[in-house]
Amino acid sequence: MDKKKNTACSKNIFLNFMLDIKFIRENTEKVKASLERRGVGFDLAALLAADEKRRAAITEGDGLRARQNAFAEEIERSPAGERAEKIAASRELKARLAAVDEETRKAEEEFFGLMHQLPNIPLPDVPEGRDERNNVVLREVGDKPRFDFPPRDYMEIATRLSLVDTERAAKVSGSRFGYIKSELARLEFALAQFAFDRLTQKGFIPIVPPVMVREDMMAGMGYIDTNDDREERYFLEKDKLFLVGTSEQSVAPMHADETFDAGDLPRRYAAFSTCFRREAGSYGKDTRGILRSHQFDKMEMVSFTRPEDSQKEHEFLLAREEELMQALRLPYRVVRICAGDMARPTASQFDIETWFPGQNNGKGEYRETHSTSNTTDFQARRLNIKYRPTSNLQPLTSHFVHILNGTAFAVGRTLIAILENYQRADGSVAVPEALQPYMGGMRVITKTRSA
RNA sequence: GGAGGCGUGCGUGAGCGGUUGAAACGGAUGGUCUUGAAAACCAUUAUGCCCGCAAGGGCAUCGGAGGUUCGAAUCCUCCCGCCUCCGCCA
Repeated sequence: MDKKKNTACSKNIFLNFMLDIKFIRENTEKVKASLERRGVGFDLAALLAADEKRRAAITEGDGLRARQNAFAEEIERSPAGERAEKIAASRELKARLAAVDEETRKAEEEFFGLMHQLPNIPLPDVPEGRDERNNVVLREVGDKPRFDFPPRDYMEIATRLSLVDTERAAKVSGSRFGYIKSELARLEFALAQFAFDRLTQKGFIPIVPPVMVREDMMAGMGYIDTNDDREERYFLEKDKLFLVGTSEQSVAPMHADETFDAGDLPRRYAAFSTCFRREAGSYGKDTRGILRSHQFDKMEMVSFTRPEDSQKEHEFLLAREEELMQALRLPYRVVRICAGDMARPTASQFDIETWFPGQNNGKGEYRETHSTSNTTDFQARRLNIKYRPTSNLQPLTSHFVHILNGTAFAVGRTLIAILENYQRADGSVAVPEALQPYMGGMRVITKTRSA
């Protein structure tokens, strides 16, 4: 296993940013354009001014420190009689240094504050647009099922087959929880096994990660930069731990403060974990059933790559998502997310929306089930994750890796999709062929027992 | 929850308050030698920031933050993390 240094509080986290300030200085126009593409109001001029103030203060402070150091050296070499004078001069210098350092601290505070608000730069091929209305449907894949009966909503199916119980979950845990039962519980693990099998074949390392993450890690990654971010997370006050909203939050920081050998890249993980979301601010939405719960399980892919490989890797992750969906014969469409609709760390994003024939009063609709993002070096900078080129000829300077993530299966929603797409007239549900081996050969879920 | 111990570079591991960015050994990389390899020998082996067209110069960093001092890896305070034993527990 990789050695992990005990540097969770490493100052690197606070010195690295989503974007490189040098890049911003040298490519101000580009950054400006990217902010416009995202529709983010941000005062670049203020940032550059703060940067200049900060650098001036650093330069001055470093100069004073240099003299201070020179004094110390001189004093050591001076005969005792000549020391007093120099010590006095050095003391004076120290007072000035304190003032300059305070100036630096203030300047950096302002500078850092602004830096942390900067989002990642959208890649060039990301479509323009402010919000989800400008997302682009790239393709629709798979045949939507045709029913010679009115398709039912998954809760109707699940209730009839005793597969989901939200009433008792409400009694025990409150709203937005559910018991997944009987064959549906088995189907969850079939799905997980199936995904592990397929992804392992493609070089992913299966992993079950911690679902609680330290505050400093979460902060370091920029997952709790804003109040909204914090609102969405569960936080255990007593232990200062966050529950992950997605396993990427605990898988990506696994390699914080580490340097990969280039030969180790790409490094791919398939992580199965429970995810926790407060769903603050979604009170009216999807209140029924388990489409949107506080707790669900998810198989997530996370990749670390060299910068030049990340776009290829992004397509690779999308291909895995589609492959899995096609294997289950679930109809879906691929959506390219526009610049204004992406999360702050994201430079490029595809979603998969799956066809749910029972939704929308039986007319069916697409709902988001997958999302894959290329965060380029945005998170890697904050997490201080680098790689070292293996070439002997090149100097061994290291660079930031690129980090990507993608949903293999959001288990809950995939189960729902199966219930709705595989439902039959008699109320039973067929088991997707690809999952049958993981269900002991079971082909149909019928009501076997009530609970 | 109780009791101890520990945190130095890629690793192991030295470090008296003053050429210690940091010994030594190991590892890695390059080279010499060799038909090839091994061995041996030589060399290289941090990161970030600031100034500079560059050459180069400077500053910082020995878990973190403060403090003492002309000067701190070395002294003081607080914090964090890790480990071991006991208790509890799937």
